[in-house]
Amino acid sequence: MTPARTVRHDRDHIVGIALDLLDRYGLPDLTMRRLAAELDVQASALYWHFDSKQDLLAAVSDRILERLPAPSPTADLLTAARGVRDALLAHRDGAEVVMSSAALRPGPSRAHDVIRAALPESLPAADLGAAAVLQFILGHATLVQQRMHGESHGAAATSGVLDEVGEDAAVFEAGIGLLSRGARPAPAPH
Amino acid sequence: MTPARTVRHDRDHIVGIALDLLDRYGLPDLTMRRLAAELDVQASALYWHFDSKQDLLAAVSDRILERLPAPSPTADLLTAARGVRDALLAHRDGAEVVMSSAALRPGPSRAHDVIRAALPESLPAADLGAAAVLQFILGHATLVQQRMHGESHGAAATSGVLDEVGEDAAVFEAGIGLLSRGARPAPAPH
DNA sequence: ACCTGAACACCGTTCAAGT
DNA sequence: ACCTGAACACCGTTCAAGT
Repeated sequence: MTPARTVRHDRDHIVGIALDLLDRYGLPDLTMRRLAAELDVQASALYWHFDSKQDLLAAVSDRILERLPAPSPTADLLTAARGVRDALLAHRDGAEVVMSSAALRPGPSRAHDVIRAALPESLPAADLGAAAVLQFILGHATLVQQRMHGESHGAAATSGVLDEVGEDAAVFEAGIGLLSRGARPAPAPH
Repeated sequence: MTPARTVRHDRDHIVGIALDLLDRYGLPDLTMRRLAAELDVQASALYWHFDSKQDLLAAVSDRILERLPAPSPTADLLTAARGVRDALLAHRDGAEVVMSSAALRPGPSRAHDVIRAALPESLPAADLGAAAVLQFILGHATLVQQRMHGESHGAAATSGVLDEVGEDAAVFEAGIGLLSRGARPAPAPH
């Protein structure tokens, strides 16, 4: 039986609270000082666990991406792409967090593999294609969440009668539709 | 002959200096206080010209997008897409600035029209398709510039021998390649 | 090993007051 | 019309010191 040493916080725990704060207040209000206050600790204490705020956000990004579906060669591209998008949209400002940390990470990520596995084997340079699909999803999700941000404090609703979320979904499906049509093997010339 | 009243600064002038600062120091260091110092003015003076930093950045975003090519129905998608991408990459952190301001702007933007005009007329729901292509370009350019940011202060170069810029360009061409193949009219069934 | 306290060098924004 | 000066309520980060 391990002695009940009061280890107050570890990285995993802090990342969880950070994700909570993110969902409740959004990225601009996820500050080291607020996070520390939520943990009943001084802001400087966080720097024992993380090198910097960037380091913390990278860990939050990894946590967000844990929701990713498993790579499956039987899934079609639309299904795989929705899985990645939904992981990003599951947390407030999730896309922006992942995007800003994705830069530091090098090459083949988990998300890349999910997309790549859903691309037809016949596709040449599938790695480039998968990277492109991923960039579309990240761009899309970031814009969607940025618009939410804007709506929440100020700006008028969009002109039309179309509800926002329906329009966003339609653009997403259109994009993945084009990409997967473009990735389809050319029909054998008669 | 108008009297030589010393109007020190107008919006256009300030936006120009802001863009200069952006190119020299990057978005995180484009602060109201630094911008004011560059103009030999107190930070509070900027709030006579702009409602907020967001307002200023929206104006900077518009200026960045002035480099956009004109919409042309004769241009192919790759050419049009490159034009948009190059406008974003022409200024440091340009994609991020445009992206964060794109949320507030409503529907049909200049960039949207450029892409839309390059899509085949036969394509159904071309507006959705154009929005999707735009989201790909924004996601791509943002990631490219974020990686530059990362490289400039710290992180190791990528694993391979491939130079970065070549790899980025290849992903871009692959993405636009898939999208334009997907947008091509289906061959008439024999 | 984990955290406090205090400090450093900053932020965006508001507002009365000046010219 | 355009700007100053001072203030308010914050930031991320460092570092000696505590336990």
